[in-house]
Amino acid sequence: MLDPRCLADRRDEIVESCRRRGVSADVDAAVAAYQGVAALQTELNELNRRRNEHQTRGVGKHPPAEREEHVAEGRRLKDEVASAEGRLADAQVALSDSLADLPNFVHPQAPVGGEDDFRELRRVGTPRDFDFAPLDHLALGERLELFDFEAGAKVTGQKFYYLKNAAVLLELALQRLALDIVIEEGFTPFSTPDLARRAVVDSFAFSPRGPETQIYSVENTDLDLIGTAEITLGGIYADAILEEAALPLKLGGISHCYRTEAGSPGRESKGLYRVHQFTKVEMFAFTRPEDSEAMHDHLLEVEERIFQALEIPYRVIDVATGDLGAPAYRKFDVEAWMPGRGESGAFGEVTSASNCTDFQARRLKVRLRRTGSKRNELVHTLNGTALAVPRTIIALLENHQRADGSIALPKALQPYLGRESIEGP
RNA sequence: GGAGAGGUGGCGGAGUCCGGUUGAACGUGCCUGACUCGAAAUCAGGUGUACUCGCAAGGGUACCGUGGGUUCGAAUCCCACCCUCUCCGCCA
Repeated sequence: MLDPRCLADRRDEIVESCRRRGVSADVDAAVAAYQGVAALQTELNELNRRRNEHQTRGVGKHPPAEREEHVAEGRRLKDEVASAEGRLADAQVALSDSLADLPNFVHPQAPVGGEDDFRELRRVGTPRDFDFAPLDHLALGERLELFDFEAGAKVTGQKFYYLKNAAVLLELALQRLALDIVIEEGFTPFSTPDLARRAVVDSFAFSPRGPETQIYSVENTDLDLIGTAEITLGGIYADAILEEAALPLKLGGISHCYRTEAGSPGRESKGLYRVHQFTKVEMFAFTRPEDSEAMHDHLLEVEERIFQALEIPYRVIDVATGDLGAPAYRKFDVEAWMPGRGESGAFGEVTSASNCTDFQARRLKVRLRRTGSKRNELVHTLNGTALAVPRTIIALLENHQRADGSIALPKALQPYLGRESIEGP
């Protein structure tokens, strides 16, 4: 969330960032709500001060008559305090509702517009020129008996799947490859829980565009299945005060991700492209405010390094303001070339790196203690996908397929699989 | 899952039975100053977080696992929940 104290000062800036995002939010209502809270807080403080004053004189060593007087006054103030507390609580709810509608600021260089208005930063690798008609991952998977969507649907539901045969090993190999690179880049590896307390999930899942929940909840518990290890990694340091020397803090997490993905699978999201459960290696970083942009670039570099190792052509885009999540100040996506996507191949999102500045940190209460400074400040948080298994499998199969339907494995992956290609079951 | 014990400031650890001037004894760590050529030891002072008022200096309020309740007043009493430890059971 935004700093309620900066609302009035930065009002025009906030209005502008909402405009660029295409979000309608009542900034002035938030300003007013904050002022209401501050006024009530002051009022309550004063009442408490008076109450405390009477209390210290209503104690044993004072003469009984005087004592009675102060106790009586305290009794009277009790109602006033209760009333002020009630009004303050209401005002705080109003403020927090108002704040929930306000997304983060946007980076001045982020392209303004909707989903299609991204800026392409670069292309790496060249899509192959096939001398045969390339298949999509579903057809390849069928030939090689890699997936079972029917069993997934039967046992669990639509958009669930089984991996089979070489795909099982491939899933492990991809995770390990990504993990090894992430560790080499200085991230501390974690294997995280796949569930988290609702309260923790809520401190990440800010959706200013309505309660379109993406999250599965577990009945009769206060647990949700996580949509990303961002939650379980970032949550580790909730409420923490980090020493300046401890930053940047780089975490790498491996977890399953669960997303309800309401709506039926269309042509753009067939097969493994959009599924309810998948395995992902995630990166998360806490930095000093002045370091977050460099860290953002770093996360992107690691993501690119992984796709280069996999010899998959991709492009990097600077996501348009209208397509940023509420917490993101700026977001870079890596889109891999998928020969089986669309009519004759298309780019498909495989990773995403976001700089959330202090937006998440404020709710998570992750602060930074500067050496020598007495005032703590908020850290910046960033997250990036190292590797999401299903979409990577799509790109891998489709790009490295051979005329006979087998798959040539990139060199970097071969040691993890102990073979040079996937020939069949 | 069952039985028991417990969650207090950076750490250790009082206080909780018998509610009151306790943001919290004591110890330790840390910072500053004095002494010293320097260090140790010693002495003096300082040392949590958040909110709020204030240009500032500074003032005020809240916080003893979390959330409710009783009371003029709660770290202390009551209820619920979370977590940790020990023992038993169960399980990969």
